[in-house]
Amino acid sequence: MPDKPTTIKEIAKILKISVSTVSRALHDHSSIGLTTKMRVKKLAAELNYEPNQRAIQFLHGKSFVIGVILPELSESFFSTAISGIEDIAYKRNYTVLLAQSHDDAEREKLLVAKMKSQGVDGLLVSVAKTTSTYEHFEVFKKLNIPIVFFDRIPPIKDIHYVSSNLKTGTFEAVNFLLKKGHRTIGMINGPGTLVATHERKEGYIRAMTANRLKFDPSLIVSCDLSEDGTIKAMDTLLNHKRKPTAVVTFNDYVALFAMRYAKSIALTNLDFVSYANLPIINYMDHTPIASVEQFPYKQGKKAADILIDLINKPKNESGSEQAYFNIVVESELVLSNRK
Amino acid sequence: MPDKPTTIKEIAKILKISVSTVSRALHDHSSIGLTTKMRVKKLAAELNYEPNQRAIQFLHGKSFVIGVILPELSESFFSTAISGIEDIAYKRNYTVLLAQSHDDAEREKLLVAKMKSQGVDGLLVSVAKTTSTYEHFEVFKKLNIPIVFFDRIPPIKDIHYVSSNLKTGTFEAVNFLLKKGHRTIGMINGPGTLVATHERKEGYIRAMTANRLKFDPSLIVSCDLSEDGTIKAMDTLLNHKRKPTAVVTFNDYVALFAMRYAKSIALTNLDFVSYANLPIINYMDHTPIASVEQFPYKQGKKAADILIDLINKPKNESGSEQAYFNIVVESELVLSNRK
DNA sequence: AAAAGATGTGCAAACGTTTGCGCGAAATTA
DNA sequence: TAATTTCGCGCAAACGTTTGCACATCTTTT
Repeated sequence: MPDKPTTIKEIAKILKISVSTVSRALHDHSSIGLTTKMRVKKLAAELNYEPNQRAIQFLHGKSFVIGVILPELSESFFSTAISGIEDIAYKRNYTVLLAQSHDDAEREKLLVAKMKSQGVDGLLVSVAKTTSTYEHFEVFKKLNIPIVFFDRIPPIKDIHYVSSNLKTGTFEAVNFLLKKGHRTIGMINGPGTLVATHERKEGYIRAMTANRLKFDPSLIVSCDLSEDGTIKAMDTLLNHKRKPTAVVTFNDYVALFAMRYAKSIALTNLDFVSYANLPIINYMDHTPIASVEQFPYKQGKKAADILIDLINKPKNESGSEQAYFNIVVESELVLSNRK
Repeated sequence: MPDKPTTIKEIAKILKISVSTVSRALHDHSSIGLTTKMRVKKLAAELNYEPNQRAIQFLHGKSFVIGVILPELSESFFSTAISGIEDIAYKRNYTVLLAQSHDDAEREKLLVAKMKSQGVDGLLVSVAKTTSTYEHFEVFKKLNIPIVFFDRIPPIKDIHYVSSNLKTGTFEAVNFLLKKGHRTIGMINGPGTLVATHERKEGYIRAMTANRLKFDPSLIVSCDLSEDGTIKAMDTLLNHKRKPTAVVTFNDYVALFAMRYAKSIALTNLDFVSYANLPIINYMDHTPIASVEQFPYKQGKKAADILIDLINKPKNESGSEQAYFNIVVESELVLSNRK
């Protein structure tokens, strides 16, 4: 018995009144008599009437759905972020249409098109690594559908975005190590192609200069983030004429590799600081003594909030130039909570 | 200039033909002349015409959207699963409407209602821990919208579900330890309220009896999964008159706590087997020598596939009883890949 | 030359809801 | 009592698309 859902029409027919009256009654419109309202509402409740959202969305071209395109849902950073996004969406009565690009530019393009045809009210995107052209996002602009970029920001003008700044966290991290008495601090950095690599480096330099110390570029070695690469980087650092007493690693994986390696060669007096991307690191035997936290949950919330604000913003306030949100969520040093 | 999207009407007007002709031309309907088709398609392309999905969905009451309600998006198991779900949805041209219940029965109820009003074609649910009534799912049944339950299955009849069976994996795990020469195997199990706890126990017992060994219930201790609880459980096991030489732990966190504790009391000759829920465990210093894998990605894919099959199934084949999919994805023992 | 078929196109209804406008009846005012 | 206002409700259009049906023109068959 595939019960077709009750419609406003049926209510009207049963009560022998017009559909418009029913509609207005259900919306407590002032021009409908009290008795009529009661009758309509009572019957609607009995028949389990629920407005057909598809019809409503179609009517005013609004869906209360935001699209979210992320590179990898299984990556901890993104899955934490989507949790924040969904929480805000839920709170503000929106729903989340989710898709992952798997860092494939082609798939991303298709997804953007799909999101558009699904009629999302706004789009939240963390762009794929392989994405190098950005016209597929332009379409949204033309249709006046807001996009907020998130974490991975395309290098184009006039966009809204939320991202984290690793400079401050790295600054704090190096500063923390200096305060702790370290004078020679190594850094295992990532490939030069990543923005994140440069931000780390800058934070490092700033901390040194802020403490009136000379910056030695050879104490920063880049690394392909593999285990072997990490070991090579560690060797470079350990053979440095000024052997570091502390190391800042690009991420938790690199930290793990490095710590394991240090242990394997019976090196114990080395402090590590890393970047928090693994929820588990605090549970482990050897943990970095501190972590630079990027707050993906918070970032996700922020991005979703901005997007929904944009959706509900009065259209094109005449005269005033479009203002772009460029929110930077500062990263922060968090000390390890292990005793 | 908020370019309103091109509609079929405008094309018709410009070409001075009727909307129906345009529609048919775009669909390559056989009754439309070749020249007309060409003209229509050419203009449509020029105007970047794209059919308004909302209108189409409204017309046929189909949305090509599946709803997914999970307890926690940031939990590794679920975020891996959603990745699989999305991959299948993408492949089969569906989109995923995502929400998390945070294990709150009330929020789950609201989400189910929201999914319904959003007009999803099907629903995929892993029920919240606190959910104890199940009427909110009945509505979908009445409307003939399929639901597939996933991992956390409600205790009701006549439902489709995909879940994993930990019996087989646990059997393999214990069997593996026995083959390795262990004769006294402890198990740190979870609270008795969880199905998963019983499945683990059963797998354990089966392995013992399959090897014609006596099962000693006191070698299975339950635990609240906290660090303190784990340590207590470990103490119980280590003080057992038959001190275990290997331990199966309820999950990776418990494994970590237990291994850390063992190490802290200088206990080294203990083998651990755990259940894979943390992607990182293989990178660590001390890892379990093997893990029972539940394949959340695969489970997600399977569940999505079944759901979409159900959506596209010819309605109510008359006479034949409704068949329910009860898919059990067997768990498997995976040896640690660390040398 | 008339009937039949094929071909190309348009009309209009349908999907469920909202909303501006108008109209009759009752209630108020002058 | 007549003029005006208020109240309660219905009509119909609109959103964009698909589709059954009918109609006209042209081509073929008898």
